[in-house]
Amino acid sequence: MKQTSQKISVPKATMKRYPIYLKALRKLQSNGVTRILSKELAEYCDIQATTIRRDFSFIGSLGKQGYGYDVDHIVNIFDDLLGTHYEEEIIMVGVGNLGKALLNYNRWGQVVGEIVCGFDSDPSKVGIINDIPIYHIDELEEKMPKHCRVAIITVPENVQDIVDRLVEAGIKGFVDFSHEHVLAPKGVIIKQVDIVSAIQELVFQSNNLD
Amino acid sequence: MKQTSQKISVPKATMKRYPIYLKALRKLQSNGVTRILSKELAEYCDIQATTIRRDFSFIGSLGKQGYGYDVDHIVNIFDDLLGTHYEEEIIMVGVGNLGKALLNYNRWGQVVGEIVCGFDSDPSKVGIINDIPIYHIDELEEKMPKHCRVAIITVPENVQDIVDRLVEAGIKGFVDFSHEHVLAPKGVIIKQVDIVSAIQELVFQSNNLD
DNA sequence: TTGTGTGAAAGTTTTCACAGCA
DNA sequence: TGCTGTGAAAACTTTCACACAA
Repeated sequence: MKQTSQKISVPKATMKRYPIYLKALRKLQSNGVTRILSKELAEYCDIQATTIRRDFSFIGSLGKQGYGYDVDHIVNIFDDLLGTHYEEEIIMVGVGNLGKALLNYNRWGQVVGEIVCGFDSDPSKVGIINDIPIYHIDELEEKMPKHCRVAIITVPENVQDIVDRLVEAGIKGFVDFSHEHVLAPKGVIIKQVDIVSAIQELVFQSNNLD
Repeated sequence: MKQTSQKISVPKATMKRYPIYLKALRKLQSNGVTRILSKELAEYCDIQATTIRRDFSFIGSLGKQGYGYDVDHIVNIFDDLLGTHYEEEIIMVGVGNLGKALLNYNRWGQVVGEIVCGFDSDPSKVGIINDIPIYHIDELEEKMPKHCRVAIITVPENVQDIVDRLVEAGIKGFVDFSHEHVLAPKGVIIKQVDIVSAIQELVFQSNNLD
């Protein structure tokens, strides 16, 4: 694992915003913006300027007083921080419609790393999709690169079994797209990207709005 | 819009946990569990018992002292609260692999409502998928049911244009699967379900762990 | 007796206010 | 002068500790 900077301590709430900043800054960069004030970025991201300044300050003194922030410079710093420069090798379990959709997303390289192979329990899925080899799930331990740390799970059911097996095989972080209830041991992180919960939250929020 | 209970004030942090509780409780229910203690649910969800009790207390006194919580009863209450009983009618914009994957997810009715129609800019997508009519995006204003409040966006680009147009048409809440930077006017909620950001957070977290 | 519901304490996050650098 | 970086205050969230209902 490449490790460019020493570990820094960042509040959880801040950590959730870093990807938002990187996303916004990349967009600005591609629009030719080379310099930005915390106030401008605040309006652009809908996050308070002072929150942005404090979030940035955990990494170091990135800005110039009376001037603002250099866009290229901080995009680079966030790229480092958020893994774009780590060339993370990711495996995918489940190659149905959702899995295929993610495999087709051909901008992985620019954002975080690449999907190196996929697994599915359906033998008819085995083969090559989008230049990425797909193996049968029975070959998981055998075909999975040994240093892989991150797995994307797109199967709808029995997610816990798959997580247990992958943890055993050395995976440390999961992105799970199911609406299942899953637990992982200490030191293993599961990010649930759960559309059903998102809609529930949405409906609840709008029903309880002013 | 059906509105069974009067509005209650719930902290944001709590609101994020309600879908987790409902998910867990449904699972327990389907396993035949009829009664549960905050302590047991705590272990099951990996959330402190006292946090759970306070979260529940915003809704009312759901439990019985010295006894615990009746699973059926609180599943019902959360169902009400989180929209399952609202029969939300949802539209989908973008019917590629990702859109199809979501349309195939045949458990919407149990969890939040149903997808009533889809739209795509590719004329070859127009037709019927999974019993759900798909129209050309040009027909959006015409074909979209007037009372729709929630839209799912699965297109990868130009999301801002689509959001603007849908807000104009009356949509109040979005679930957006893109990795784009998007803003919405006050009173409109956008939930970003963003796998790229999820992986970035994951990588950053594991690189900065212990 | 047992476990909920809740005041009060502790911890975290956001916001204010301004010193100090370019 | 104008904006960042940051102490200190305010707001929010979690956790503790225990009164009290069943």
